[in-house]
Amino acid sequence: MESVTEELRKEWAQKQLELQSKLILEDTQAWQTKRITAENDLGFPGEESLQYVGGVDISFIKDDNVNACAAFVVCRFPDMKVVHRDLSMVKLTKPYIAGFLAFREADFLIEKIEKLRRDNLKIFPQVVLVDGNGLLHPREMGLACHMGVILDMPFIGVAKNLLHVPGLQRDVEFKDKIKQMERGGDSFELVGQFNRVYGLALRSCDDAPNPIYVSQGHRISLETAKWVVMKCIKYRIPEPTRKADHFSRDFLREQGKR
DNA sequence: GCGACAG
DNA sequence: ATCTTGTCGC
Repeated sequence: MESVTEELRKEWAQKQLELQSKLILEDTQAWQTKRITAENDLGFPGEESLQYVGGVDISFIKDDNVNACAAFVVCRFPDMKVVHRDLSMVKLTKPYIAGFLAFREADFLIEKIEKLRRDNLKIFPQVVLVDGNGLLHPREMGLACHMGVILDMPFIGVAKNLLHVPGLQRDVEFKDKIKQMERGGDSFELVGQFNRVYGLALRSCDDAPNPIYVSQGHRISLETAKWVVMKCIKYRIPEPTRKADHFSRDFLREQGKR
């Protein structure tokens, strides 16, 4: 007898393979290739510069694996002021299986982003940060890639913990490299099987010794991804996802949950 | 066979 | 993801 989760793994892995053919791992937008921002390009039209960065996250209630709060926020770049927030309760019916986070969470978040694309293009983000991985994934199709491909726009994955990937072992030298990072902005490449660069371990700020793990989602180079993440850092976690996390937690508490 | 494994 | 208070330091 085959277990239910084993069935899902096969089906979902197939879907990931399908989406992977559409994955773009380079800069495709003007603001990326020219590093144009609202600060330095005042002569360019709005859509040519980086002005808004999105962040998504989902928070849960204790003792409840189904009811959760999905959050999507947009921060103005580079001051990180929140200009848009979309919070709502959702029911997560799919199980969490490491390596398949997207199938549990992506749909709810995609829906919110599409809604803003219809309602208010003026503040639609040029790139979205995700709580989780992009390329740094056993099949190179983490949540950030998954959402990026479906929406066909730039995405970046930012994880707080390292996901197990073939060829990437956390041995002494790995831990040593982490210890050697001293300043905010210090980083090293995560090289896995076949010398594949999956992403970066990044010490995001001076105070936080624990790194975050940055990887390409879609339509962005690793270098630009790091640049965007660092520009969004006030604390360990970049502001867009950090704010999404805060708002969704507050929402749950105000709903009498938690 | 056992352990590791984003949120 | 979530369970959880105080506490040390700037």
